[in-house]
Amino acid sequence: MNEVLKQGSATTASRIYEMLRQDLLDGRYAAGERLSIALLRETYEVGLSPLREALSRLAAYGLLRQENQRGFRVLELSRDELADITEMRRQLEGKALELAVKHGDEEWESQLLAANHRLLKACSHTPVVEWEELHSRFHNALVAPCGSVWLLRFISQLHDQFDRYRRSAPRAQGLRHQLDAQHQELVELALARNARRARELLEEHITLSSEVAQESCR
Amino acid sequence: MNEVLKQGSATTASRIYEMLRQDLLDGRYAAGERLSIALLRETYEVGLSPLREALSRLAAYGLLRQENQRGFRVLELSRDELADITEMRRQLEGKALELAVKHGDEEWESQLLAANHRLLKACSHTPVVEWEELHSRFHNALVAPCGSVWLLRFISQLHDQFDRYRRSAPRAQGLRHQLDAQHQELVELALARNARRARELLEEHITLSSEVAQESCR
DNA sequence: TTTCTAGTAAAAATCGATTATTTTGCTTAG
DNA sequence: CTAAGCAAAATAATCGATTTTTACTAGAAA
Repeated sequence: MNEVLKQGSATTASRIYEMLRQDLLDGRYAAGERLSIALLRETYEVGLSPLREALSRLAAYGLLRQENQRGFRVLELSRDELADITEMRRQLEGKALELAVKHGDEEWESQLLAANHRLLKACSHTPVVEWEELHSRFHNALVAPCGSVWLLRFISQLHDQFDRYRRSAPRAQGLRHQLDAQHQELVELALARNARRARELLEEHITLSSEVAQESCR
Repeated sequence: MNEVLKQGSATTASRIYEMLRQDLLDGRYAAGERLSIALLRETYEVGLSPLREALSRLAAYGLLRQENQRGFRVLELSRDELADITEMRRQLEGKALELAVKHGDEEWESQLLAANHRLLKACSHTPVVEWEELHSRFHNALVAPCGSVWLLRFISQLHDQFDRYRRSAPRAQGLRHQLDAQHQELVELALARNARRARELLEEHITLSSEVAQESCR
C-alpha cells in the first residue's frame, strides 16, 4: 500500500472512537438515548467488532454507560453532575495553570498567543464545530506545560464531559464574545507570569461557562 | 436459566476485564510486556470479541497501551510517572479526606472503624491478595463521603496505577506494620474531625508508600 | 561481510454467522 | 376490561473464520 495512505490509517476501531466521541460532544445523540448497534453500523459503515471496541472505550472514558445485556446508552445530564464537573475543573485547571505559569517557556508563550489569535479570528465567521475545536486547543495550550501527565489527562476528560453540557445549552453561542475577552485577559496574565490572578480569572471563566451550561439540564 | 446464577453473571467481557485488571495490579504480567491475544484466550478461556473489548477498556483506563497494528502492551514503570501519580494522589486524596471529614456521618464512622479492623486482623495471617483488597477498601471508605463522584473516580484510577508500582516493589510487605499504624491514626483523626491533621497524615502516608514503591523501577 | 528484498510464518484486526437475552405484541383467563 | 403468560421478533453478545498487517528468515546482489 501507498506510504502516505499507510501513515493516515489507524485502526478502524480508533477511527470510530474519534467519530463517535465528536458526535457525542456535539450532542448528535440525546442524553440517555440508547445506541442501537445495528444503526451505528449503518451510520458509520463499519463492522461489529471495531464498533463494539470503540463503544467499550467510550464507556471506560465516561461518555457512555453499558448496561448488562441492554447495550450502550448515552449518559444523562444532571445539574448535580455539572456542579461536580465544574468544581473539579476549577481546582484541577486552576492548579495546572499555576504550574504552567511557573514552568512555561518562550515556546509556550508563542503557542498561547497563536492559539488565542486563531480563536479570536474564528469568532463569528466560521462554523461552530471549528470554533469548538480551537477553543479546546486554546485551553489545552494554556495548561500544557504544567508538568503532570495525569493532571492533563484528567483535565481533558473533564473538558469533554463539560462540553456535553455547554454545547447543548441554547444560549451557549451568545457568550462567545465575553468568553473571548476572558481568553485575551488570560493570555496577558500568563505572559506577565501573574500566577495568582491568572488562576482566579480561569476559575471565574469556568464558573461563567458553567452558568450558561446549566440551561442544558431539564 | 436459574435466577440466582443470572444475578451473578455480568457480561463475559466485564468478567475478563476484572480478572485482567487484578492480574495487572498483581504484577502477573511484566511492565512493557506484549500481551498475545491467542495466549490470553487460552489463559482465560474466552472468545475473541469479549477479550478484545476488555483489553480496549483497560487501554482507555490506562493500564494497557494499544499500538497501531501491534496489539496491546502492559505500560512501563518509570520514576517520573510514579512521582506524578504520587503527587496527584497527595492532592486529590488530601482534598477528598478534608471533604469527607466535613461531610461524613455516623454511618461513615462505623464503616471506617470496620474497614480498619478487618485490615488489622488480616495483617500477617492472610494471603497478600486479601490484604491488598482490604487495604483498597479502607482507603476507599476513608474518602467515600467527599461528595464528588469525579474526585472518587480519579482517586480510584490513581490507586490502581499506584498499586502497580507498590506491589512489584520487593520491600513492600515489610512496611505493612508501619502503614497499619498510620491507618489507625488516620481513623482517630477522622473521628475527631481534625481535617487539617488528617490530611497532613494522609499525605505523609502516601509519600511513605511511594518511597517503597520506587524500588520497583529499574 | 553487509545490505536489500522476496517469501513465509505469525499475529492482530475485521467480518459475517450463531447464540443468548430482552422486548414486544398477542392471546386467554380472571 | 385488566393482567398474566406465552410466542415471536428484535437486539445484544459471543464465536469461529477470513483478511490484513507485521515480524522473521533466507537468499541474492553489492
